[in-house]
Formats: sequence, C-alpha cells, structure tokens
Amino acid sequence: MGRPPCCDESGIKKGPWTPEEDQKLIQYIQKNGHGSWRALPKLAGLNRCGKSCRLRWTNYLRPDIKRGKFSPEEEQTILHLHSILGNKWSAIATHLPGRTDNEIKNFWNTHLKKKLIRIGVDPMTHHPRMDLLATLTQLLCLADLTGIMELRAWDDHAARFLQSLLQSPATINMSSFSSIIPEMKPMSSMNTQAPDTTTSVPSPGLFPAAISNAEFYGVPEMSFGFHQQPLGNYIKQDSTCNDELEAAMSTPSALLRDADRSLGNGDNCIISSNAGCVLPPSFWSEFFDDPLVRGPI
DNA sequence: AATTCATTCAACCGCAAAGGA
DNA sequence: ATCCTTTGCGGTTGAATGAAT
Repeated sequence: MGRPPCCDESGIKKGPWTPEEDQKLIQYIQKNGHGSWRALPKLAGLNRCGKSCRLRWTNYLRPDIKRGKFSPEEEQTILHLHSILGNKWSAIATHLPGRTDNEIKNFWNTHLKKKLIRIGVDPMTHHPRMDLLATLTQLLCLADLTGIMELRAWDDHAARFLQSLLQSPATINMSSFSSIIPEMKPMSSMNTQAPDTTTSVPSPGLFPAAISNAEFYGVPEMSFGFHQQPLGNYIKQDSTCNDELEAAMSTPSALLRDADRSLGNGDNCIISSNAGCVLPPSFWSEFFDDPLVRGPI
C-alpha cells in the first residue's frame, strides 16, 4: 500500500476556487493567521484540504503578490539565477519580491525556456546548443553559397560573417569581442582559472568566475561564457578576428540578425563566443528587447 | 460559424525535508 | 535514534482561452 493522497477523504472539494471560498480563507487568515494548515479548513469553514488552502493563499491570495507581466529586469534576474541555481524556483522567488515560485516556474516554462531554445541556447545548461551549431556549420560547408554572396542579396555584414564561418580555420577570437563591446571583459583578464575546453560536454552553469562576480541583487554582470572546443575544427581560438566580423557583431541586434540571415530566417539563431566572457546588464537589455529574440509573446 | 490546435496558468500530486515527540 | 506529522517544493495536469484553419 502506498501513501494515501492527502485529499482522499470523500466530499473534500478540489478544483478552482470560488470567490466565496477565497473570501472565507482571506478573512480567516487575516483574523487568525494560518496556524496549522491542516487544521485551517475546518476552522475557516472550508470544504478543502489544508494543502489546497496553503497553495491558494501563497500563490494567489497573499496580499503582497505582484500581478501582471514580468519586467525585463525580472526576466534577466530569473535567467541569471536559473543559470546558477537551476530549477530551484523557491530560491529564485526569494530574489523577486511579490512573485511566487509557481508563477516563476510557469513563466520559465512558457516563455523563457522557449526563448533560449529559439536562440540556440540549451535552457538547462545555459550553453549554446552545440549539436545545432555543428549541424549549421556542416550545412554551411556543404552548401554552395558563393553565388548568393556574389549577388549581394544579403548585406555585407551577413555575407562576410558567413564567409568567416566557412573559412577553415575561421578567425574568431575573444580579444576581438572585448573590443566590440566596451564593457565586456574577457575571462582571461579576470582572476580566474580558464574553463576546461578539453571536455566535449560543458559543465552545467556558468564559469566559476562569472558566478563569483554575480551579485544577485544588483545583477551587475551576466555571463556569456561558453566552451568552444566542439567548434575547434572551424573556429580557432588563437587566431585573430577580421574587421568584417567585428563590424557584423558590433551590437547584439546585429549579431542576431546576421545569425538569422545565415540560417535563412529559420527559427534557431546561434550565438557563440569561443571563450568565456562576462557581459554587462546593458548587453542583455538590448539582447532581450530585440524583436528577433523576443519573438511573439 | 464551427472546429481544431496551441498556449497559458491555477491547481494538484507525490516526494522529500523539517521539526517535534 | 526513530517514528510520525506537517510543510514546502518541483513536476505535471487539465480547464480556459485564444489563434488558426
């Protein structure tokens, strides 16, 4: 025999709460506090189990609950904390006043997770989807795109970005990124150990230095550090970035647009730096304000 | 206008942790 | 140390709603 469910008593109501039930619960708690949740329903005159009452109060009726859409700042905080804490919704909720763990969990599952997938980032590890990137690079190598590029049907930046990808070895390196975005710091300039790029599967979460830099409340920096090793055949870490690529990646928006064009306006865009770095909040503001990233919500 | 499909989110379930006897 | 009860958490479900056909 397994453990009986908490609400197996006959006649105990389940499902959506009525306004009358809400009122009873609010009035009781305001007058007496919740006390023992198990005892509460009887005392409050509710035909519900204690668990259901607790859930209704903490997720909906509590007076300090904040309602409405999540702000971009809240989005950033959730993304950041999730990259460190994983699916610890209650822990994440403690950093977002007025938001419940349930609300954050729902928001994650219905919006943020999809958004990360759309831009080619694994929502669990917060690393780029290397399988997608590998496929893209293979496709680019297989496809004869010379004609298209000569027609200049795309803008120069996109075409040059593609060209640079197709070069073997291509030339992208982290020092170039830091010159593109002024506030961005290469990991190598920080007092940290470089990530282990010999492993094909990146360790979950952010690089240690990025974590230690993250002061949750101020959200001073967001990490954008990825392992580069699986791309090693195509992108060499110790070579220099060409000017065209720098220009193409001058802003997050441009970077995304170019990536999207490279894919032929597909759903998945891939952004990759080939070494760890830390980006300032301003980067992410623009990043997630971009209609291409935001998508139809 | 009717039907189907997709999305959202409140609520539930089961498990684990915490706390008290 | 062990058992039992209560509380909290995370995953999942399904009704309601909106969008597409």
